[in-house]
Amino acid sequence: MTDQPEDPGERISEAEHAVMEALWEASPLTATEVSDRVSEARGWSLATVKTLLSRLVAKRAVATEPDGRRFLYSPTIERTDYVDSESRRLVDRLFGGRAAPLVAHLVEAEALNEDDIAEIERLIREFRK
Amino acid sequence: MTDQPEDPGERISEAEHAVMEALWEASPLTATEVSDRVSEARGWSLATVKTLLSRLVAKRAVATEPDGRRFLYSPTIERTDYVDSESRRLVDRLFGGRAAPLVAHLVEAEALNEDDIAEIERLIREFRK
DNA sequence: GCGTTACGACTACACTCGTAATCTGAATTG
DNA sequence: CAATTCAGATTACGAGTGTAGTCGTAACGC
Repeated sequence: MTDQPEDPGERISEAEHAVMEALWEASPLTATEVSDRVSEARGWSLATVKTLLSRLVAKRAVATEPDGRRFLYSPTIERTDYVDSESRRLVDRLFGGRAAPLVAHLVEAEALNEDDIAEIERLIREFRK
Repeated sequence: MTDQPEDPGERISEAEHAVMEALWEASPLTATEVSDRVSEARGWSLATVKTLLSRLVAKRAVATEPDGRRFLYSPTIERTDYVDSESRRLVDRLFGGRAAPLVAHLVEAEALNEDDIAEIERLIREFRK
């Protein structure tokens, strides 16, 4: 079959990820709108954001839809999937692929407070159901 | 005070990290020993490992100690600290700095199986004590 | 209609990374 | 002592990244 849909695409860099976050928060957006939303925090020029958008389009992580003389940009991948793959990478790299040691580490590093732990217990109970 | 000790140093790249793992497992090691331990899995030449070692020394993540005509290499940072900072980076970037959502994500993505969850509960109980 | 904008496309450029090869000097071997 | 060898230092080099600037063209304001 003539492919055309899907396409995992290469990895998304950190700067590109910031752009993705803007698009996951709201889309479609124009380049200027994306810029308005990310330049603020990152101190980027519009040109920089445009470059990042093109690279994301090249990586097929973002799709464009023409809107008159300009483009509307939308993510083609779900944030959940991205988060999942990034989390997995970390777990693979640092914890031998096992997620439990990561949680153990977070507990030991006191990255989790009482509320977090209570929340986790709740999630586990929920999951068990 | 004339500094000179410590120095967090720049970020460690992924290839460099593989070298760090070898040194965390055993140190001090010579360049050849490190190479023997990592080249296997990565398919790197000794030259590559030497380059990575120099870069790690430049970043002050690894220290050298002369041993005759050669050097013995040892990590200057603890694996725990590295794991901690990498985990934090992920949590900051993807979960707004809160670790609980990461665990929630792992549970939902079914990255955790029953054993993992049991283990986490054990850790939590342990932590509570 | 014509100058001014607004946009995407193309170009730029220094720096990091992955992956080595080569150079240089010292040590070891005959 | 000369030849070989081994180790670190230096150099290489293409791909990817961060961070823009410039070009060309189509639309919009007057």
